[in-house]
Amino acid sequence: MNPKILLVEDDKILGYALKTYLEMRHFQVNLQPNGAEGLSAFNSEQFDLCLLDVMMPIMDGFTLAEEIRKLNPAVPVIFLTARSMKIDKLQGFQKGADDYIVKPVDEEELIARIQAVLRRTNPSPVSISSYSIGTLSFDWHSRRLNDGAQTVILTDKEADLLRLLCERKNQLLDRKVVLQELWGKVDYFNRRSMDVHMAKLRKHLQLDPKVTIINIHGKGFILED
Amino acid sequence: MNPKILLVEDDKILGYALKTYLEMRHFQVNLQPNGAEGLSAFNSEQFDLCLLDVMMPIMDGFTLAEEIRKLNPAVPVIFLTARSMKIDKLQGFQKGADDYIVKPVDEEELIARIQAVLRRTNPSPVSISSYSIGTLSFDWHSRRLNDGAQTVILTDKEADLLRLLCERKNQLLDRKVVLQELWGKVDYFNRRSMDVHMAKLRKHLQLDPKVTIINIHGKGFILED
DNA sequence: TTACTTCTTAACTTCGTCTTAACGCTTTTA
DNA sequence: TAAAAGCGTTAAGACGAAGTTAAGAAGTAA
Repeated sequence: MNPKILLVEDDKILGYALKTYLEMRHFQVNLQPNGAEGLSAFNSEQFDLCLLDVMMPIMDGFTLAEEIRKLNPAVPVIFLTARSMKIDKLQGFQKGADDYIVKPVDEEELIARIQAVLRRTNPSPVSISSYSIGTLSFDWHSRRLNDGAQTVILTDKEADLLRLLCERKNQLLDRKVVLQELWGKVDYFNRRSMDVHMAKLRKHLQLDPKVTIINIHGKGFILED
Repeated sequence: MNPKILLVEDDKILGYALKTYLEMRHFQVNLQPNGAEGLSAFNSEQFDLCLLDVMMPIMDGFTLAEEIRKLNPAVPVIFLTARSMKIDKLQGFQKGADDYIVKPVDEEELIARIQAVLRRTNPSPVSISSYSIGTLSFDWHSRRLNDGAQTVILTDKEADLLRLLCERKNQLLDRKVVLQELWGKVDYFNRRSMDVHMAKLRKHLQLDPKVTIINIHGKGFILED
């Protein structure tokens, strides 16, 4: 499904132009003429991204962004600002903007920025499936763990587990997160099952002696390389 | 702990100026003069963010960014580009830039963009879990206390205790507050238990000789650095 | 069917953490 | 100054968490 964008822009001509352009580039766009209506639109639908003009009547972009953050801090926000607007620009970032675009809008740049923000926020479904761990490389799709010399083919669960670890390499991966993601439920048996898989993964990862999965007692695991 | 930035810039004057400015703003900066050395620096340390000049001898910024992504796709990249460079700019985004800055660099804007990118990539806006104590860094979430050289993994209670101390660094932390927060009850045994944990913490904190936990008789403790 | 793979369950072992106890030193109080 | 209370420290034990191996169970392919 194409990403859904909430566009709030009071300038009708620019607003319509942007909407048309974004739709041409396969985004779904909901255009609203001011902050108040933008907010109520945000209330009634799910969006993947908000594109907000800063200078607007009724409710300005920054205030709207604050309201949006209160409702759902996960949805990224990009501001549209006038070229001169330097101080406001900074305030905008302070209030949790993910990016901003200076008017007049360069359409290609806009697309690029939107895609960059979406890539970061939605670890996309097509997504990265190749990871490097020390000297090893791991491809989640083909479930191969590669040494340079030899290749080990992991099982489904092992691969899923390793992917989670890779996504938080050198950071704590919480046990509960794993159980919720891969088993859907946190109970004693799933926990034990996970430990078994972890043991198998450790064995596979011995291909590179520097790679280890360390345990944080009572919390989770860290994949270190 | 302050964010660690890998800065790769071949212009020595600009590079040094940026490094100085960023350090003034409490970032840790590793400055490298070209792509090759930038890559090897990236290999040997963990960074929170990379700031790469696009036009460089030996290895240009885009190529470097690609190599960096291969090693760790989670680390955000910001490019430094010349004003005119439009097509390259877009290529940069395609190759996974998180943002770019047009030269000549506006320092405040640079800081704002860095902070924006870091806020997005570092997942915990809710509760701060990273503290610095003297030369040490402590991450409550993963319970790691870091020296630069070595890392000690604390236990749950130790980590909780250290967090409380950090939150009131160089101020009195009342015994009763600790007991109420971490044990839920103030009695003789909990008090003794806390003292045991305190002793262990002191031992860990010997990593930096300047850091001490001093006792205020009958009142509580002060973490000094 | 048999052979094979993968995941779960079980059982046993090892390890880590927290509490409790003990002892000695320091500070406060009577 | 003596007694009491507060604190630093080490060690031992209990308990739960995690590592490990192997035996079922369930599914898949030949």
